[in-house]
Amino acid sequence: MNGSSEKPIKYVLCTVLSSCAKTLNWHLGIQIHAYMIRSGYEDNLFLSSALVDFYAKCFAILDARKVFSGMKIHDQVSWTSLITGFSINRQGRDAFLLFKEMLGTQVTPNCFTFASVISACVGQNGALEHCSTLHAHVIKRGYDTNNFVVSSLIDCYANWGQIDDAVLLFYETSEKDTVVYNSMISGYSQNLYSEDALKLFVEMRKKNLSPTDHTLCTILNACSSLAVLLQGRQMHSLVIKMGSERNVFVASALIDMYSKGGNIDEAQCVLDQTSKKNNVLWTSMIMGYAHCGRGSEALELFDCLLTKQEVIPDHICFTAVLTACNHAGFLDKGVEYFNKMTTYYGLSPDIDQYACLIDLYARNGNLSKARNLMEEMPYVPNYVIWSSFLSSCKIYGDVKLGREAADQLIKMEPCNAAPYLTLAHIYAKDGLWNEVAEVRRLIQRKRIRKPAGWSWVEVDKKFHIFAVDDVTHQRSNEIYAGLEKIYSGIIEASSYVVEDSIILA
DNA sequence: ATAGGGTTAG
Repeated sequence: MNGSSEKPIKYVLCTVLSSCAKTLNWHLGIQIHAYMIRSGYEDNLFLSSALVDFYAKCFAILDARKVFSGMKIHDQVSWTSLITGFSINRQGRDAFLLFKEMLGTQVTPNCFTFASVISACVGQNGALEHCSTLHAHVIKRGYDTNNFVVSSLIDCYANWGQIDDAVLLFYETSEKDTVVYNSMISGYSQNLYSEDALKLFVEMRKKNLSPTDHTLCTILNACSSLAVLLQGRQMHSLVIKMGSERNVFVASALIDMYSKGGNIDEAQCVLDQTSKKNNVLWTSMIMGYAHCGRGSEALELFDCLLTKQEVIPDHICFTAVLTACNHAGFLDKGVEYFNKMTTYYGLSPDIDQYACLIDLYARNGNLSKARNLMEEMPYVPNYVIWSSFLSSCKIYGDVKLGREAADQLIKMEPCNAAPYLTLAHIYAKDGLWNEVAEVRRLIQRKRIRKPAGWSWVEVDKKFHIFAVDDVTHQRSNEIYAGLEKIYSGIIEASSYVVEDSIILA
């Protein structure tokens, strides 16, 4: 191409590299890199920055860093591209360290940089502190009017459960656009303030801000957690109006909304109408059947898909299948699928599938088999596994294994009162009142705060602890009425109030 | 010419 009048100019290469980054076109991107080397464009700041962005977006963060290191000078774009790269590659810590390194140079971070480094704080252990520090920097530099920066701050606060900070920031922002609304709605939804999410969506519509597919997803999720079919259906009609049915994220959220709202048939309709079905949609559907107690149908669907070779099951698909077995109590089938996973599909089960299998054995009363599996599997049992195991111990009244499970959980989260309470429950059921008293002393000695909504009640000089929420506060008579049942150690649920109660004598 | 947020199954 050298000497030819059609030789691509630097500008074109730059734009093409940017497109390669956006569409993850690895093959073309590396050809351009090779061409850059041949044509002596390696030192071009624009092209090198675009190259850093390309490698970072294609998850080749090491290559991105290599290009960056080879650059003689760096500007805001190249720094930001690499920081973003670490952020999207889930190396938030590296992103933050790089940002600190940048602060030591002559190149000052701009709005783009802040938006990136703040996003890197999401999901990174202990990064909430960074978020507040960065927020201070943002205010000092006057970037708090930039909606991208604001929305990344809202995301970060919401991600760390600091919903009040997110809300404060949201209402302080004067020119809120769709991006900022999306972040706040999603923040509410993540923190289970689903009603607030819906209210904000209404406000957004009143302001004539157009929802995006992302907004639809988030609102549908909120409808799922609230199990509100009416609002969910309204959203569905909006989805149709906007022509967003083809978006897999939206379709999957719709399936989830209908199945959690108790209308599995409509979920099936959504799936039927989807032109391009993928693993995610099928898995959502299987999970939907699993959750509404139609385990057999979940398995039928799965088997049918396998026969038609419509789906190559992945780990999450097997989680759905095993969940179906779990909810329906199909122990043998569950074991069969679990084994098939390795033998037929060459997938080595990860901890989630082991968790399903362990739970399956335990719920069926085979506690020792479940316990052995926890020993044999190539993972260290996590909190979820121990706590589901503990609840099976509670159901079957196994004091020895229950104590072990509770000990493990207490070791993992010393301040969480739940395992103490369940353990006391198991002791009480077995009439081991000395042990019950021991647990109570432990809770007091360690000054563990009982969970919000739990209350001590003293009756006949014995202490009882109850799950009390706003509703049950007004129903204390019913609680007292339930006490008699509890005294006998048979904790039968006449209402969930009694179900969640234990005696601490 | 190059860089910025968020979404799917448990």
